[in-house]
Amino acid sequence: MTGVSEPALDPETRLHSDHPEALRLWLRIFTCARTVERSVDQLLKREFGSSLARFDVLAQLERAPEGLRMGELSERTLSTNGNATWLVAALGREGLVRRRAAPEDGRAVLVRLTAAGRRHFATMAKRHEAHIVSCFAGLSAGERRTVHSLLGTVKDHLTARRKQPPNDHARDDRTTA
Amino acid sequence: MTGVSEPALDPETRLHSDHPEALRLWLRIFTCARTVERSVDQLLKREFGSSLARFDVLAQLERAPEGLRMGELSERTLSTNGNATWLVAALGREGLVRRRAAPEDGRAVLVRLTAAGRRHFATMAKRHEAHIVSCFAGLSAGERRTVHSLLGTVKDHLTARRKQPPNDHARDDRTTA
DNA sequence: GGCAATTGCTTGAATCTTGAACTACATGAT
DNA sequence: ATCATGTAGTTCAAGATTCAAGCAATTGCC
Repeated sequence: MTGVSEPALDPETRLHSDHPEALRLWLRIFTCARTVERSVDQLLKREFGSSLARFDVLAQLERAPEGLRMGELSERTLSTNGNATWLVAALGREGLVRRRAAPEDGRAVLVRLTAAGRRHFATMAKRHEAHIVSCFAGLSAGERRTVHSLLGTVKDHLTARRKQPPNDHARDDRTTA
Repeated sequence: MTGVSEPALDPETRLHSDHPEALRLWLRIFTCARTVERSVDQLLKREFGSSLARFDVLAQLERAPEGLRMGELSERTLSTNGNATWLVAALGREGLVRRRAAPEDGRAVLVRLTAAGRRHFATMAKRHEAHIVSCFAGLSAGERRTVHSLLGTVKDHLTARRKQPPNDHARDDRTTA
């Protein structure tokens, strides 16, 4: 007997549908993100001989006029230390970025945009923005805010999770171990 | 007291915030996607000596018991032809996947999971699912459905866009050209 | 049939990314 | 002061990814 409740609220159904739902959501986020990423990357390559990774570094530096340490930079670009070194070296060779020792810590390095870097970024950013706008033109402004806000919750959850990785699925998934 | 209307609804603000809004949304999607991607990739590397890219290939093949052509495969994994060749070669060396000529087209190659591949995938998939569930545990089931559905719209828009790339920003951005 | 254009895939070079080992500086306890 | 420990970045090798060029089978057209 299932009673008067709606199918979706049936406890058994919930247990079964709860998990695949998260999977489906992830798959969709993944698809959208990768599609846009690739189109942006191709755009930046085609029109500026650059790339999404480079653009991302420049964007982070643009927002930090005082410069960023390498560690901060790699954290904000969500990449590794080694990769940040590599990218900054490349951008440095192209004159878009300058490195100097941090005043208060001999180990640290401060990276800043050069004037040329700022100019180059501004050009790319304009094109980039137009592209992004067209990618998300399928949603209304309100819908965009909704997704933005809900993914904000996800982001916070992920950030909290990283600080203290709660063993992933420790409590109710012993059958896997 | 500013009255009943919210600041965000002011017309001038709207005009200005319309574009940056898409940018902010993109930035957030990008952040969430990359964070989850990296954590999944590390998980699969750490526990199975595999990677997200390999997992993705196996997942697509699992869904296609008849096998997939290389082209189909690279399309579904959102990667390039060359990369698909590379990945399938690696998975083939590990015995998880088998290649054979397509019956009706001598140029095409059909890729399928081997029994070992299916087993290996099942193990990883279990772990993977638990991980994903925990990543998105910050949202309620309803919220997950909302995001899933809205991003469905985005996905459709992107798919339509690809078929006939509408020049991106042709109408109102001549100043850039 | 035969030949040009197309299609499906592979190859190779260049680029990018990662993870782990390493250097150099900083800090704190003794 | 000295040493153990920790922290900021770099380096290097291996892996992954892209793009363009190439090859072989197929299709369409005459």
